[in-house]
Amino acid sequence: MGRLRIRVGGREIEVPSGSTVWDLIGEWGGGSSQEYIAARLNGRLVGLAEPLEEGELELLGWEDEEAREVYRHTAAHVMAQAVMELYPETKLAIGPAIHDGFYYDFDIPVRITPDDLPRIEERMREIVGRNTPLIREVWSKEDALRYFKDQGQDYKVEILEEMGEETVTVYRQGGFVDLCRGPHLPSTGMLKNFKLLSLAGAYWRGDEARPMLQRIYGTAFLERKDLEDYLHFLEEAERRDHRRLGREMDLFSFHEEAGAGVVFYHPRGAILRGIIEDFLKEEHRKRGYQVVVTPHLFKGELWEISGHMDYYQENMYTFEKDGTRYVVKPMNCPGHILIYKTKPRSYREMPIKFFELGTVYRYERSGVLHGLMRVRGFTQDDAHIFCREDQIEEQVAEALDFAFYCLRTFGFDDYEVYLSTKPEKAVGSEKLWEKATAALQRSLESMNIEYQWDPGEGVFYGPKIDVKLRDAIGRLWQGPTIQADFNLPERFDLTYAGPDNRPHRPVMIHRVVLAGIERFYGVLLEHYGGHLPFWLSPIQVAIIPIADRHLDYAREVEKKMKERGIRAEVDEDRQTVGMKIRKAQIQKVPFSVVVGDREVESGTISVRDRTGKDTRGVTLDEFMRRAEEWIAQRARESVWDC
RNA sequence: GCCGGUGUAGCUCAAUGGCAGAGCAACCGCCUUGUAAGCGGUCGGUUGGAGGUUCGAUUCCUCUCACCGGCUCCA
Repeated sequence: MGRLRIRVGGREIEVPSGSTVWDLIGEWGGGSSQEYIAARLNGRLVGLAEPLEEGELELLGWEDEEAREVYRHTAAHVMAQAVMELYPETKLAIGPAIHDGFYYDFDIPVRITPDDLPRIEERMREIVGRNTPLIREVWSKEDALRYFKDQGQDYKVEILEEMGEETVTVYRQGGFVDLCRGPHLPSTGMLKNFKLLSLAGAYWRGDEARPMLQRIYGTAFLERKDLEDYLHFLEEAERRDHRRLGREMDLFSFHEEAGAGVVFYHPRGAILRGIIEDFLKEEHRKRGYQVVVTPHLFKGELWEISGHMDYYQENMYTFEKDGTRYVVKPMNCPGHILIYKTKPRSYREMPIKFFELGTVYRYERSGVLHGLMRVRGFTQDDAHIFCREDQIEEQVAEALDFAFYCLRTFGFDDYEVYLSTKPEKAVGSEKLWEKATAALQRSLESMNIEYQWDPGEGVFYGPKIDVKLRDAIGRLWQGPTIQADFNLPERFDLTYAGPDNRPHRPVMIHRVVLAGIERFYGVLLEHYGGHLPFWLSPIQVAIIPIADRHLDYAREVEKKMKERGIRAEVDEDRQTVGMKIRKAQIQKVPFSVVVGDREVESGTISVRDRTGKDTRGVTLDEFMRRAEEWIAQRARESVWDC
């Protein structure tokens, strides 16, 4: 038997040929086999039980994303085996690892309920206890087809039929055999900490014309603590749920009588919304945008010209009156185009930037609605920049820069950027699309922004840049989008006079920053878990008199604060101080200001911030001075730290 | 829209075919209070809506509306 030379961890090791990765770990002694999940052998991801070949080996532990996927993929297989054992009639679809867990789609003749999950989990533990090896086997496609047909595994057969390869790999663990590219953990016993989380329906291949399968979601971790942390994260996300905060903080509501997907902002909720809107208008004006207002209802004709009737109809609310078709606007662009067209435009005035807090209505299928995050009626901070072709790059870059400024102001520092290309249903020639896409790409590159391609995800009239923002607990949300559009200007025959005094075609840049105000509002609430920065808090100060005799003083403090633009409110309830503090705390009011005999006498206030820190004898002027500072600076933190 | 689940007082939840309940909130009163729940009392419901089965339905069935978790889609 020959020997293989393997470079690993900066050393070169010789092992007998036929050795597996596992064998090498024992020989190498550079760490215990417990730490490793998978390996990369000459760049290829392999399982630990796979045979070595000469070359470069990298051992992968939990910190490696692909290794985590291997681990969770094995968890999916173990779950599939458990389900097969419990429900032998089950047909298996697919079961991949996902971002922080795994799922498997099953066609089970009986209906699974959440009560069944513990039983399945129990069986999984049993399978783990058996410590069955997962054995990789290479089969000919024919053999595989015969086997899975024989087993009645229709979905596997369908997958096989679509595969081009002559040979396929299957993984065998005891009596359970699954078509799978792998790799996997060497044995079920290596799977340690897992939990089944939820149950959902999912179409086979995501196609609603195909059968609905039962999907089970779960997660798995190497370390118990990581699993616990993850479960805590889920609880944390639930605590931050904007729907719950909206109710507790008395910000907004939904009403069955009014219909799904439309939001009612309560007085306090409207204050926050107003602050966001004022901020946007002010910042847009600063940057040369002109604020416009357009109606909610246009005749169908306009949407014929824009192409919406052909490409966006399923999302539009339309109706007929006196024989005329009307559309409740799903987008603001046609309105801004009409304003553009009201007079001859010159190259000298380019770019022309119209901004509108435009409320639009889009039909969304009932099942997708979700609190403020996905609604049917929402307001966009929408702008259309009409410019010359040579200005696109600079205008897109400027818009991006503006967008990042706004996001940072609201407390978001982490982003992911995507460039989306032409979708299947689209207006305009290939050439225009290429031109527009290239312009967006140049802007990103000129700003040194890292981005990823998102093929086919553009809007019907143009490619787009999407910015996704990461919140305080690491989740990504849709944020700004910028679209370059050569198509609508053509459809509406937009022109401007060039230096040659001849008509030229402008380009339109569609762009939103916070995008849907409703969604952003929800994201903002979840990002801060309701503990909004001072400048955004609907009520900034709860003034709490200790006894009735302090009411006059409390009202005086309130009046002075209000005069300085601080949103303060006296809590006049005949309740204990503890109770009133508790109320303010639940409503996430940044400061509770307590006034009693001591304060009345010395003309001071007692200040309690949201962390619970209590400072007595603060002068009103000092407090207001700092409050004004937090507002002016749009500070993220406001703790009383002296 | 589809799959699964849920819908009982303002909120959180009991009651599973036999008189619809509790805590908190609200209201009234007492207490005049020092940093996350003071005490007592009162009010509150066509059990989301419509229809059906039944002597009798919150409970079982059908339809419908809304919500929750997904699929799909999207700002």
